[in-house]
Amino acid sequence: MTSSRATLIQVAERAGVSLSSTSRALHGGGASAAMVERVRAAAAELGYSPDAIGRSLRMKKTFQVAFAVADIGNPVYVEMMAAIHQVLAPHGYRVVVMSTGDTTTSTTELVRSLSGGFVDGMILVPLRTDDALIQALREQEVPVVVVGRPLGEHGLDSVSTDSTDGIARAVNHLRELGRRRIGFLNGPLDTTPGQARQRGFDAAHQGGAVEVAEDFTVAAGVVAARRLLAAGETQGRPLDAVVAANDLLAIAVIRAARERGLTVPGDLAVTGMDDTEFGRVFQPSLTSVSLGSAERGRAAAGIMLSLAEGHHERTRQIEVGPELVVRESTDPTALPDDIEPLSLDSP
Amino acid sequence: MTSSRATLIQVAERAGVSLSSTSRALHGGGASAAMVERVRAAAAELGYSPDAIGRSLRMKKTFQVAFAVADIGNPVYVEMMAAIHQVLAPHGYRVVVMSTGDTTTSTTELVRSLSGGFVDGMILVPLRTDDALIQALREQEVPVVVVGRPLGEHGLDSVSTDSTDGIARAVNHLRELGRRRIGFLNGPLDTTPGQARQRGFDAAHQGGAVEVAEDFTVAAGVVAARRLLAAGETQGRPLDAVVAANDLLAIAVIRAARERGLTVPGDLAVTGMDDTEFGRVFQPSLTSVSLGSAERGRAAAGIMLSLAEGHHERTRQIEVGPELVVRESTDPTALPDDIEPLSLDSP
DNA sequence: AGGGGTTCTGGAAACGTTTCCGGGAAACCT
DNA sequence: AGGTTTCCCGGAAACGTTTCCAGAACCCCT
Repeated sequence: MTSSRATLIQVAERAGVSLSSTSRALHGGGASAAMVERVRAAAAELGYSPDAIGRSLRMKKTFQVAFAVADIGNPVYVEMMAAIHQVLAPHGYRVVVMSTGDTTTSTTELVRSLSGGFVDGMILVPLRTDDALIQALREQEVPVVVVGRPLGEHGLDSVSTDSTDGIARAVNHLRELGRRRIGFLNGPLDTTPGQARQRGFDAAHQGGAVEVAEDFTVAAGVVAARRLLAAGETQGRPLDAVVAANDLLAIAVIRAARERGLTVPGDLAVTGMDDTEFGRVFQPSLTSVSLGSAERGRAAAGIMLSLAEGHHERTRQIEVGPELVVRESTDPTALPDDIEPLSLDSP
Repeated sequence: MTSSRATLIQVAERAGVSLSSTSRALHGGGASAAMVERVRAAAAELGYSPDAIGRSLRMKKTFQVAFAVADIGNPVYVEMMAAIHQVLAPHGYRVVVMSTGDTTTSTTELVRSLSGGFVDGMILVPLRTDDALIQALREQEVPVVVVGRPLGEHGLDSVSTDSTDGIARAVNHLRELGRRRIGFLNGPLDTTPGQARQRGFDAAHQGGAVEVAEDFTVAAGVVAARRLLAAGETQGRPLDAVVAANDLLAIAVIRAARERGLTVPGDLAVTGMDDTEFGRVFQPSLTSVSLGSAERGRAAAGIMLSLAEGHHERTRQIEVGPELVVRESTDPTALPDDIEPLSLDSP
């Protein structure tokens, strides 16, 4: 009975009709009502369900899309993945998660592995890009949408955001609040986001105090934040605001501020970036520049979808604008009302 | 050149040998050194990479494992998925993420869809279970590992944890600290975790004040936490500790406590559950009962792996013990030193 | 009534791979 | 030197599906 799955051939035999007619009857091609009825009945009796592999082999289509990222645990990527899944699933596509690894060579390797044909396309978020990677992407025959840097000039579909501009928005927001001695806590400068954000701060607030954390983490951030705050103070010009390159770094700044007895946002206003769940839940809730992770995910998925359906148009390059979300860490009157429902935890 | 991917047949032609020899030469079967050399060269020239679909069809093996969960955005599940991926990827398995939906019927439907054969097995985290679901799981021919309730009695492989005992540990910890008026903030009682945790508190601390939040979220938690704290106070016996069913609810309690001017952990000690990144990063960092999400993920992946390799032994039922992690929210001397490196965010 | 068109059906090929099987050559042993 | 084992290779089948092609039946119209 449930010994081994029923195949289409068995359904055909059971219904007493040919294999081709059976396929048509089930798949909707030209078939008489009587035929459809017979085949349906036979299929139901045998508990038939079509084999995805057989179908894929014939149709050259897997109905799978890869989502590749350096670290699947990162909240920003998680949000993106959820959005991608939400777009793709209703269209019958499955999402395969993959890891790019840390280096550009391992990423390149991953891209090359797409030739295996286990997937109809891939949404890639590379930490860094180099020529070899771009080259590999170009000569790939399975479509890839790159999230990160705009790569239209290389003929690649891409979805990006302008974090440089995002930092500028944070600075302007603090200026409007009357803050003048604004510091900047950045992450490593050899990363794409680190570089972009540094440019943003340099352009928006020349001569401000700057510190660089060894990593985009709270732990590394606290160390650097202490230096940043101390430096301003010893110069007799204590900072009254800090722009952090990241929500986690912003949290680090707040921790360091508390150590020094500073109130947030009273003595020190702090902004983060990425608008993560962390920031929303933290106390004080974080003013943060949203880079639209979910929206970028949706955009990438949308492109992927049309690519997977075979609509190879001109290369598409979408940019979603950053958006400032004001909360308690800069505005004491802000209400913590936008805490998202973060659903159940595991049984 | 890059027109269409080279097939094994083309490699065979190029090398001037038969198809079967080509396969053997590449896959390691009995083949002479000379043969291997010729085929390798031909394959390299043509840039051949084997087609995963063709291979799957023949070998009846997809090298894919599904991970199904109600909400992919949930940090607990994310941690689990990361662990699963980490175990499976080195063995050549890909991870497909799927959504169970909210209801047990949609979950059952998902399980049935496994008959499609697009995956070698599935790791399932059902929100709730009912007879139909268990029935569907039993008559599935593709192996499923259930994370949640122990289901060994039904002949199903499962990985579980004892959150009832976990709550008891939190209560005992607070007792040891000298706290006596301990309240409990739970989530919805019609969920598996809600029920288990309620049992845990009832058993460990009879007669304690209890409130139920409408959801396992900070927003819902704050509302319920206010009631909980107010109730104790009006009775002239203000609480000196609260056990929360969740890290998010614990954060809610801390918020509510601050509103009332209470210090944490001075006036009120608070414990959470799940040991999430949120709790580690929050200030004060959260004492929390770890339910070993990562470890459960690893265990489930391990079982899955042996199942996928065909080792169908007796049904396996693993239980990972809860573990209390003490941090600032109950112990003011605890150092926030265990903040995990949470890596980069997106460019 | 016969020709042209439409509708439905069955046979067969194709997708790309692995593996069973048989044959031939070489090596080994007595 | 003859028989037996070992080793290596090519032919062919199989996995489960979709789709092309051709033929049969039927209807409609003149």
